[in-house]
This record gives sequence, structure tokens and C-alpha cells, in this order.
Amino acid sequence: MKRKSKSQKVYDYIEELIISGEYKPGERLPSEAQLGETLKVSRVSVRAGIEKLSAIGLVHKKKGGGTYVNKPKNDNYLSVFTPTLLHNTDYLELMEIRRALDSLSVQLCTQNITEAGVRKLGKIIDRMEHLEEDDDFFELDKKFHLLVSKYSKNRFLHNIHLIIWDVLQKTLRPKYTKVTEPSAYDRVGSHKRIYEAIVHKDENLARIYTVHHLEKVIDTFKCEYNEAYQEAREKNQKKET
Amino acid sequence: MKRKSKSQKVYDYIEELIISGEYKPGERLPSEAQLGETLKVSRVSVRAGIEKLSAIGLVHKKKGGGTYVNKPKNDNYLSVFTPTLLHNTDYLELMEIRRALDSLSVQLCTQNITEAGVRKLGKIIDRMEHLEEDDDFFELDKKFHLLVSKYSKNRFLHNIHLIIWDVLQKTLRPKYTKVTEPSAYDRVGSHKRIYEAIVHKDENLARIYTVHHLEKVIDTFKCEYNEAYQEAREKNQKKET
DNA sequence: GGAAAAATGTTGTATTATAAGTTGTTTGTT
DNA sequence: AACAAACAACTTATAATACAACATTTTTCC
Repeated sequence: MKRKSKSQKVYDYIEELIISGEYKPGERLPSEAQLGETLKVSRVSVRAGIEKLSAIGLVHKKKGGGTYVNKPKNDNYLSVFTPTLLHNTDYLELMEIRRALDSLSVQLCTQNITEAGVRKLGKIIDRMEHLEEDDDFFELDKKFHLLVSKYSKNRFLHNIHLIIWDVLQKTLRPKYTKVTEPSAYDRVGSHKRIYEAIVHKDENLARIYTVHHLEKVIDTFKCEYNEAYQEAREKNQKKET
Repeated sequence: MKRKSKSQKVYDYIEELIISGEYKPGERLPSEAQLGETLKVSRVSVRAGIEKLSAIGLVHKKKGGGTYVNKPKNDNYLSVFTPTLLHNTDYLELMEIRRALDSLSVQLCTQNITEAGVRKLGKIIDRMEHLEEDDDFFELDKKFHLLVSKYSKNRFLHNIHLIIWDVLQKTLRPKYTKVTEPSAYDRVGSHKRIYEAIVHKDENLARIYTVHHLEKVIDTFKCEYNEAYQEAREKNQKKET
């Protein structure tokens, strides 16, 4: 099953090191030749991989200079949601956007959802209520909101949600349970309230519950935020030049 | 000033032909060798250019098969806003998203804007009011809303707006004046009302005016929409297989 | 006619070579 | 010592060629 191409191997390798913070914004990557040696692939494959990274705005190349990790401020706009940039404040910004977009998508969803769609949502709620380990809740949370956005029948909206959740999965997953643990009960109830509003075709109520739900998540995160922020500062101070 | 790289040349060339509809979704591109011959560049450069197109999800490659233009349904999610897909209904969907995002950004903008920012917005309003030719209104419209989103101090939000306006510029610019012509007076007034609400730090009013503004644009477009839809249908019928 | 096999076309990777830009060092002059 | 020019080393950009891996089309054979 190792059907991964060489260029993809390079791509994944570098992406991983950027996301993990091994390569920091502004820093220069090893030369193509070096990377090729490290990964045991030819320079052609290295270039192909880096080309992709540069296309989505994770890095940029300077002829004769080298390849550099992009800083957040660069608005090569395809990097709207490059995973690297998601720390603390960034996460809050993202949730603000979700508050706006989710309330729209739940509204449209209530208008357009089919009976089959309602059944699918119901199943997710059901699984949320009968959950043993906490590990799976992220998946269910994701599925629920993506299903809602799907039945909004707005393709762009759905795609944006796909991106957002992909980013959340990559960056937040590890600390997710921690973040939402205090409201372990509410998180199921929040979703159930939204679901029932959709069932009753009450788009206004669904929207209100969605906003409430997200504001609760934001609040919960803000409590953790101070901790995380402190940790980050300490870490940075250690590595200060 | 011909600082365009070979790979960029390839990228632009293919992108243009895809956007213009020369290469249609599902269609196979000429082989790398052929493209190289056409553009007088080596296969390496062709591959680099296509690599980028593939990274942002405009095309996909099949080893041994060829390179194909992606269909809209493919949710290789970086192609959220690939210009090609913007026709009629898509435009309405996009405006729905704007209604949600612009009301958020104008709200945040009102909270966070600086005095210098207010002055910049004022200048744009001023130029809107003293406009001779219609040609420039799109630029002013764009600048106004991007400035608002910039002062929302939410980087993701701003980036999404950058994408949206880039798409609008590429796809809608030609027929823009036509679409908004009926409301030639209102379009200045709409923006001015928003601006003044921002000046008076009334975020709620600013939000309401923004929603009104966008709903007006949507309505105006819906009138044109029927015409455009008819044209599209006729065109499709001609090319029916 | 249908299936197997061969031929052809296409992308993926490797190798080698050269051009062109960047950076740091050395050298030479004052 | 200070400064500038020249140089060397490194890096990305492009090119040309070759072959591998996979896909499609054509031919061959039964």
C-alpha cells in the first residue's frame, strides 16, 4: 500500500517539519540537494514536492538564495489556512469566522435538508449520546458540522468548512479533549438542540443555538488560552537568540 | 521587466485556457512534451507549472494517463474558489457567504479601526461620490470592502475576502457595470451609510447596512440572472452530444 | 469476434550539465 | 584599517536525455 510518490514523500516530510515547528517562519530549508540526499530521492522529486508547498503558500523560493518558510503575514492567499499559523489567538479568529459561517450554513441546511439527511444527523447525535471513550467525539463533532454545511447546498460554504475542519484536525486534535472537557455534558446537549431545531424546520432557533454553541466553545478555549499562552512564551524565551 | 519564470509562464498559460473554457472540466491537457514544444520551454518547466496547478486543485495528474482539468465536484479543497466554476448560481452562493462574512468583518472593523483607517475609508467614499466613468467603481468597491475586512483585525477573514474579490475580479469584472447599473445611485449611498455607521462606532447599524447592501446586490443580480441563465442554456444545447 | 500481446503514448524519477542569482570571503588599493 | 572590487562557493532555474511505471490503443493470433 505504499503508493506514495516520491514528490509526495518530500511534501509530507517538509510539511510535517514546518507544522511541528522544526522549521520556523523565515527560516531557510536545507538545499534541494541535501533534502534529496536525506530522503534518498533525486533532486527532481525534491523540486516537485517543494513546488507544491510553494503553490499553497507554505514556502517561497529565491533563485540563488534558497527556500524559505513563509511568515503568516504573507498574503499569498492560498495559504489562508496553512496549519502552521494556528496558535492561540489564531484559533480564536478562526472560531469567530465559524460563528458567522456556521450560523449561515445551519440556516440554509434547515431550509434544504432532505429526510435522509435528517436521519444521518440523528445517527450522529445518537452516537454522541452513547459514547464510551472521549477519543471519538472530535470525529462526531466534525461529521455533524460538515453534514450541516453539506446540506446547506452551498458548495463554497461546504468547501470552506472542509478546510476549516481539516485545519482543526491537524492542529487542535491533540489538545481537543482537554479544551472541551469541562463542558463534557453540554457539548452533546448543544448539538442535540441544534439538531432538533433543524428537525422542526426552525431555522432561526437553529441559528441561535449554533451561535450559542460556538460561543461556549470559544469561552472554554479562552480559559485554556492563558495557560497555553504562558507555555508558548516560556518556550520562546528558551530559544531566544 | 520580463521577470516571469518559465514555470510561471506555463502556469499562466494553462490557467488562462482553463478559465476561458478552452480546456473544459474532465478534459485532458496536451502532454507535457507537447506543451513544452508549444511554449518553447523544457519539460522540466512544464512539469513545475503543472505541479502548481495540481497543488491548488485546478488539475490532477494520472501517471501514464495524462493531466486532466478537475471537475467542480472534486473537493480537493484548495480549489474552493477556482474561478472556472463561477457561473450564475455559483455567484449567488458566493454572495450568500459574503453576506455572512461582511457583516462579521464590518462589525469587527467598527470595533478595531484606527483613525487613519477611518480617513482611508473616507477618501474612498469621496472618490465614489465624484466618479466620472463607471469603469473605476469596481476598484473602489473592492478597496472599500477589503479595507473594512483588513481593519477587522482577523487575518483569516481578510484572506478569505482577498480570495473572494480576486475571484470576483477575474470572473465578474466584465459584466460588473451591467449588473449594478440600475442602482447607480444607491451603490454610493449604500457604502456611505456603512461608512458613517463605522465612524459613529455603531457596529450594529454598520452590520445592518452591510446586509442590506449585499441583499440589494443579490437582488440586482437575480434580475440579470434569468437572462444569463437563458443564454447559458442555449449555449449548452448547441454543444449537446 | 474476442482475447492476448505488442506498440505507442504519457507521467514519474534519475542523472548530468549549465545558466543565473545570492552570499560570504578574499584580495588589492588607498 | 577601511573600503571596494573581484572571486569563490552555494543555491535555485532550466535543459537534455534516459529509463521506469502505468495507461491506452492497435495489432496479432486463435
